[in-house]
Amino acid sequence: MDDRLASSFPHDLFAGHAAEVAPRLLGAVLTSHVGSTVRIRITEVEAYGGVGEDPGSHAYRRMTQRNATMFGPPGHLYVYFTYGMHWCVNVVTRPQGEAGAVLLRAGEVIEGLDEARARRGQSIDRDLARGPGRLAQALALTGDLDGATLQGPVVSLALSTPTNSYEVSARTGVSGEGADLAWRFYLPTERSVSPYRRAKARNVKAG
DNA sequence: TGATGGATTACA
DNA sequence: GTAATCCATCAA
Repeated sequence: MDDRLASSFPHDLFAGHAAEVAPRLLGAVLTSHVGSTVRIRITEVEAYGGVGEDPGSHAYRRMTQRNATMFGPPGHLYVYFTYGMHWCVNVVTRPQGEAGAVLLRAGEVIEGLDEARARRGQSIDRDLARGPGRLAQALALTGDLDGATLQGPVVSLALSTPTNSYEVSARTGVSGEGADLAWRFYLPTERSVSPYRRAKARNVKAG
């Protein structure tokens, strides 16, 4: 389908540098109709940049099969598999040809609580979508949805009124160069925000 | 072709 | 603290 048909959807709301778009996603509501409906309010995100810009990003070196959707268009999902067991969900923010995405790290379940509990197994409600792997599991989002639009019948993302009351920190899980970029954004009063863990120190070349 | 380690989570 | 458990990416 022609992109101009899709232009009636506000994909452009998600366009821009990942570090600019990321805080605008705080408070946004993400809905998944995969199976039963589950809805979350996003409370924590991280920005990831493009080629040569952000050593912590999958796109740092070049476009590959895995990271291709990070290269645009914006307003779509980038979903990848990690640690042999977890899916992580991102919002693509850059125009076609450049790379950038915002990792959805945590949210508060506001609809479909029973379904989310069932998917997550035994878990206190605060932890249902607390952490990127848990968030993906609560919403039943997997690699099938890599590249899917965020304005579609299956998954949709609705922005809320922007807030200034967010906090910023270094990114969780990012080691080496790029670890000092303060590209993690979160709502400080929310219990669903994941605990910050410093990344495991990377091997330093012996001198 | 083989080695490496990861944008994590759960459990001891 | 550490096991679990795939697989994309990279060096050779």
